[in-house]
Amino acid sequence: MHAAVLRYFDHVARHGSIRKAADALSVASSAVNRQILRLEDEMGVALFERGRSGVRPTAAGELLLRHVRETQNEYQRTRAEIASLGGTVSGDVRIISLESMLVRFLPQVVDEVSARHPKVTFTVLAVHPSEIGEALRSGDNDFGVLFVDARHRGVDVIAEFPTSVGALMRPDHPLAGRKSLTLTECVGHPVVMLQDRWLLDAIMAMEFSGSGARLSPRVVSNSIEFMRQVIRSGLGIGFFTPIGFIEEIRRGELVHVPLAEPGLAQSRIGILVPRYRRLSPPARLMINHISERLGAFADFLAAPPRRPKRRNRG
Amino acid sequence: MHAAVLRYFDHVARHGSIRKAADALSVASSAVNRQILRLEDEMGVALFERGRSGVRPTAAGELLLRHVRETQNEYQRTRAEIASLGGTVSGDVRIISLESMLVRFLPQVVDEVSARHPKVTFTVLAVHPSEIGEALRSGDNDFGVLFVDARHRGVDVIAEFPTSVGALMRPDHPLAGRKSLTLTECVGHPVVMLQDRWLLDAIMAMEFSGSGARLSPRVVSNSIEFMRQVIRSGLGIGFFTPIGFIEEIRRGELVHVPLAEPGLAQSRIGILVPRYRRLSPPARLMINHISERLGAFADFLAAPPRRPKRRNRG
DNA sequence: ACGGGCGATGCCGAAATGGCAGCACACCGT
DNA sequence: ACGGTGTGCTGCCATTTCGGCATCGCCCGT
Repeated sequence: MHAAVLRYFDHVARHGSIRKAADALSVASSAVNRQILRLEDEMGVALFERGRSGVRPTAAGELLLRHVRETQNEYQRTRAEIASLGGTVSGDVRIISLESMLVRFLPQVVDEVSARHPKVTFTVLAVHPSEIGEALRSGDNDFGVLFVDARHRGVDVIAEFPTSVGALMRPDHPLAGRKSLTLTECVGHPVVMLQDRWLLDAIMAMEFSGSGARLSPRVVSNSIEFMRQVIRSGLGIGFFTPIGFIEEIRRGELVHVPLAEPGLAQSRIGILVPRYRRLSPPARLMINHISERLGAFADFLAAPPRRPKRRNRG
Repeated sequence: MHAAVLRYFDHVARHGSIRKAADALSVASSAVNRQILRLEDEMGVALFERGRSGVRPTAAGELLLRHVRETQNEYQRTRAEIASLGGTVSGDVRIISLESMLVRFLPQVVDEVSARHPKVTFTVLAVHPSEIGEALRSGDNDFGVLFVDARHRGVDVIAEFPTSVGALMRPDHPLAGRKSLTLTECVGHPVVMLQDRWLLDAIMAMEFSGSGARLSPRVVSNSIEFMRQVIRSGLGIGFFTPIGFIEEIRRGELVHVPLAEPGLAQSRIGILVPRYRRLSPPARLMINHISERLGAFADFLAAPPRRPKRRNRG
């Protein structure tokens, strides 16, 4: 329905190069080039600055780009809305997520929703914390399952669940018997750390500003799965929300000791949506389901059992 | 930039007929028809119900229609934004207004803004009160200069000015010497009325519910200009804001006696914008100017002088 | 100096678009 | 009963637009 030039323009801006964009679009670069030139002629201003290594949007280009992307997003949402008129929800849901949610919790939710609504497709991306704001505000994603942080602007929290960041370790670790820990108490014990530490940076700076002591990470990685194996093999303590390690904790393979620092003990995971954005039917569906499942985990999120318990299953 | 089918689709929905739309678009009806058919094929659902006297959007058509119109509006706004990058503001401002503002106040403001910003064009429409909500929310208009009314939903008031609805009459009218009036006191005197009475209906129902007395309009019209002449010739009392009769009141040709009814004495004129709508540069410009000029009239709006005064002009 | 990247352009075939005339159907007034 | 008029729809054809290929001129790194 929408003119091809919208897609062309978007791709050119993304790739910073007409030829790259044409390649990604599987059309001749000359075709893309001419569409851009025609568009600039129509607008009466240059939309790109031609550099030696490609193109870069001008101020006018940025403005038009925002309109083009908003149009494409709204079109997808409208298509999903129309397709869902028949009763069966369909369309794509785009979610950005904490990696810890992504490796254990979300796959299950996606599986359940997917089974009941086979025409819904899912795009679930782990995002670097520094990109959360942009990822949400760009409109490319429907919502995020993230730590609630007052620093986020232009974002609405439509559901939130308390959780606690804690020290994750083997049951035979010296600190495994504690009911809570401060970061200072972890000094001296080897720790493993995510490369993007998110909350920890600020807290650690505060905690150790006087003593000069520091946690010395023995292992640093950006992969939660790698950390999981490292912690299970006893290489050190990791700092995580329990949500990504539900099974290990339940089976008693790992122990989660909440941190006493207020900013960490009272962490909240929330569903965040760009403000003023209309949600597509599949996005609403998915949000409902996630809220429901997170609600069922509420006790576990806030204070996971220290010893595995048998639970009745329905 | 945008595909022609957007305009076709919009026109067909507006005219309720493919041939009428094609006529308005100055293209062959077959072309429009094929575009609509192709669009329905692309969407996979019927967008119009074919009746014997034309077409009517289906539920899916309504959804797509909203997207199409929003896209067109946003495109215009974006173009205005880009055109204004060069320093000179340009683009179209679409304003809906009380008729009383439209006949005296707004022409002057438009004249001033137009003189300073020759590339700005203006669309100023008087709207029937019953259509205000729809006219604002449709996104077809940038803002409204209207009575502030809590009944409006999805509308933000970004500036407001107190005014008072009052009885407008010749200086030689028996009631012209009063400092304020109730509607009941007007019973027995001939009155003239706008056909769309807006605020008056509710107030009158309340005022006269006990007594059974009624104002008997001698003249009813939907034209303020007609009312102006009728009142000046002494045919009766009219009920208006002073804003449309500034000159007559200043020259002493008419007298404005505020009504004592709280709902009318405390009326407010405001600049109303659809919530969450981004304003185009010319719209922002126009709003600033209107606010400034209305602010200068603030004393006059709330309590116009009973006798003409000489004022210093800058 | 040269090769490889970039955007822009001329040429040509393919695809899309629009105009014209005509079809089938339903309504309305005579 | 019957044209007249309105509707949406459909072949047929001219025109316009679009895309692919090859090429040019440019700049940069090697």
